[in-house]
Amino acid sequence: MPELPDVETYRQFLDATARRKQIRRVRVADSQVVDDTSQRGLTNRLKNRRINQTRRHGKHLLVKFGADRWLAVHFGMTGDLAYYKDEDNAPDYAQAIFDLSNDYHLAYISQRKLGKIQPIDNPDEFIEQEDLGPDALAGLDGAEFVDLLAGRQGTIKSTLMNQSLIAGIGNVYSDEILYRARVHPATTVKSMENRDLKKLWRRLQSVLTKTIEKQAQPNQLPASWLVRRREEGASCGICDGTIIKRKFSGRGAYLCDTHQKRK
DNA sequence: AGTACCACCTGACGGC
DNA sequence: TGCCGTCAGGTGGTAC
Repeated sequence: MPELPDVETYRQFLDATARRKQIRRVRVADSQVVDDTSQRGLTNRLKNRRINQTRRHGKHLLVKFGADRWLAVHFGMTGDLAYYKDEDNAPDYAQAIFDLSNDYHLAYISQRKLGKIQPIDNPDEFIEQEDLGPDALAGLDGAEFVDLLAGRQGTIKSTLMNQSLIAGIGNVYSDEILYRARVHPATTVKSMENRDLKKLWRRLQSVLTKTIEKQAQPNQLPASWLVRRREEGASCGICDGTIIKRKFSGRGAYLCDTHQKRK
């Protein structure tokens, strides 16, 4: 799940629930999801500090505790957050639990343990160290996007998913953007005209923005969207074509066999 | 610079 | 019912 719109939704959820609350202690169920420190290290670092601020860059959630302590949270393929009071309501796969001063708990969920939490000193330095490109939604404008892609070698789908180029787009939303822009995923970037890239940019913005508006719930998005019909053999929501599945750079891609022709 | 493939984990699903 | 292969919305390493 967790691509940019999902992580933005988690950020808003965290702001609406645990923000301003004080940390009492942190419990870590599986140390594998915590980098560079331990349960005790996290508790020492965060105890009695308030969750003061949240940021998002691409698929990373950055959380500020007290005046200057930050955690970088990444969700991998199966991450989520939960906020609850009663231990009976603790979610499955809660790998780290932040006990709060109001007797509630904020859980970091990671079923497949492919995500991680790590303490960082400074968000901007972290983004730099991780070699993340500008945030796909807030980090650049259309002209900068066109410049960024100019001269690129690869295919458009893998380019959109390249986090060091632009941060936040994953497999599902790259498919959605290309489907709505009528571009075949294996189209080479260099074969695209500037106006094609500008159009793609507008689609990219509208897909991400509308998905966030619906709190990244696919069933709330228009029925014509690919995310509502990611299934081989489904009817296309845009033309009279059929949805097919292909593999590009190792990832399963869904596309319409009719309005996304390879050029 | 790009791409393909594997690994990291766990669970769901289809076929037999 | 149970076993097995395959696949899943992310990322990092390695080899080409």
